[in-house]
Amino acid sequence: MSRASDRAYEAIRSMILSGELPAGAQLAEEALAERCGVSRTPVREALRRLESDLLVTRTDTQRSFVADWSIDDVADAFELRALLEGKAARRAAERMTDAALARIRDANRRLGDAIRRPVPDVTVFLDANRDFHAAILDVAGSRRLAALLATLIEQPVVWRTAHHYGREALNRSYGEHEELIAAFARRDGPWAEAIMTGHILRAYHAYADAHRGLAERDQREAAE
Amino acid sequence: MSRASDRAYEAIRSMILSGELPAGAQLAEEALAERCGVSRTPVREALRRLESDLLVTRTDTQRSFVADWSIDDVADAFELRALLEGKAARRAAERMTDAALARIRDANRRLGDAIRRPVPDVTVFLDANRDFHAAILDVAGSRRLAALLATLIEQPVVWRTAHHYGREALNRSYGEHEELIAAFARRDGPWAEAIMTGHILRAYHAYADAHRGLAERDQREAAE
DNA sequence: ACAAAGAGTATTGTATACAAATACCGCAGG
DNA sequence: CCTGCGGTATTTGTATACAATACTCTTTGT
Repeated sequence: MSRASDRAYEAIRSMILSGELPAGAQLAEEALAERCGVSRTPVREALRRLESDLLVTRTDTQRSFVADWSIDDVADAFELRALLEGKAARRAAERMTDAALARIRDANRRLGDAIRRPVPDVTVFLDANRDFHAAILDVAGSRRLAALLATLIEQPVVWRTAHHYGREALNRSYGEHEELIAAFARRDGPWAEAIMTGHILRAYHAYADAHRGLAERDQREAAE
Repeated sequence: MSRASDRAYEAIRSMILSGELPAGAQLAEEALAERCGVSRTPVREALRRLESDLLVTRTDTQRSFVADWSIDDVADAFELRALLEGKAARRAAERMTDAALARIRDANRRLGDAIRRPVPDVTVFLDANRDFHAAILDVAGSRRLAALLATLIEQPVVWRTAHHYGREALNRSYGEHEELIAAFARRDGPWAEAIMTGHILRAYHAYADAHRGLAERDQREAAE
């Protein structure tokens, strides 16, 4: 990660995910280059990568802007993610090894530890959650499937609302992961697929609820 | 398409699809720049795009090579394409408009004309086929789904074997398209999905058969 | 007042030079 | 014959200059 273009990619990406660069903001190469402490060349490369991640859009005249993820876009992304992660879970169950299963169990153990603390540690939760899903994707053994899902997993809005999930939603995630592990242990592809699909779609509704809640709060605050 | 990086992209891509640059060949930026008549900067950009298309792979030390699509890779791509195009067909059926249906019908009419000639015109066939699927993707109305499928449709090996499909395979494609049109006309999502999934998977086996045939011929020729 | 035109500014595209990293090749030693 | 080690040649990464393009705001004509 020491190459300048990687630094630029990470820097710009985190500025977008954190909301420091709000949706619709123009991304001028020169300005970004200065903020990242590199020249325009690596910034250009980073912008192209972010564009293929759909975090950045370009006008027909090649100007770049922070992509605007409407609630419909998010729903769309979740729908596709449910489809593809379901497929990944099925393939993973059919190809599961004991070593991979251990890795998946370990990720969910860490996830469980994070949410059982007096105050749930959302950062650790997100981290363990990512590992859990990454391990499954590895076992699924399809470079292409992994590449497709990569563009769907990191969503700016989702990232920012994750911290507002209730404890119940976190617990349910843990439980569904445990059920997935059971399906993997039995090498039951269809079962794993069904649970994973439901898991993603439930996560979508958890997000939509949290998002609605935040929007209402914003409105109340704006009214004062 | 007049920008140098677009020219480079098209040029390199067609060199790969045509087999002029065989699988495994190294893609040195300097050499490509000379062949395309542009400088290294647009070539670099083109290579990154081709990499995200999975037509080019990079080693851990950043050298680029023409991707080597094994038969398993192709099977993998078709499997995902069947899943995603099935989804697209379902969405398209649910959102179908009369104008879009007319466009889809027109594409298949052109496709039918191409294969009914004394000698089937494979170029026109492929063109009309692309339009047919593109029209469906448009109606499906998901930018993300379109972006995901874009990386799966153009496959070097498939392109090269398309000319060896038998007339029967071409006719069957036409027939399946007609059945899809019937499903669209009735706005029947599940029906459209089922036909599309089957259509893609059958196309895969048509490819696999043609490919096997070519491989055997190559072996015979090598033995002489 | 409004639209079109145009100058000036901002932004992106391309070429090129140089720096850094990596691969290749030959040679010495086991 | 294989293995490890330098040194050289290739190849990629980055910065920068300049060209081309798009945007903005003012001016001018109707």
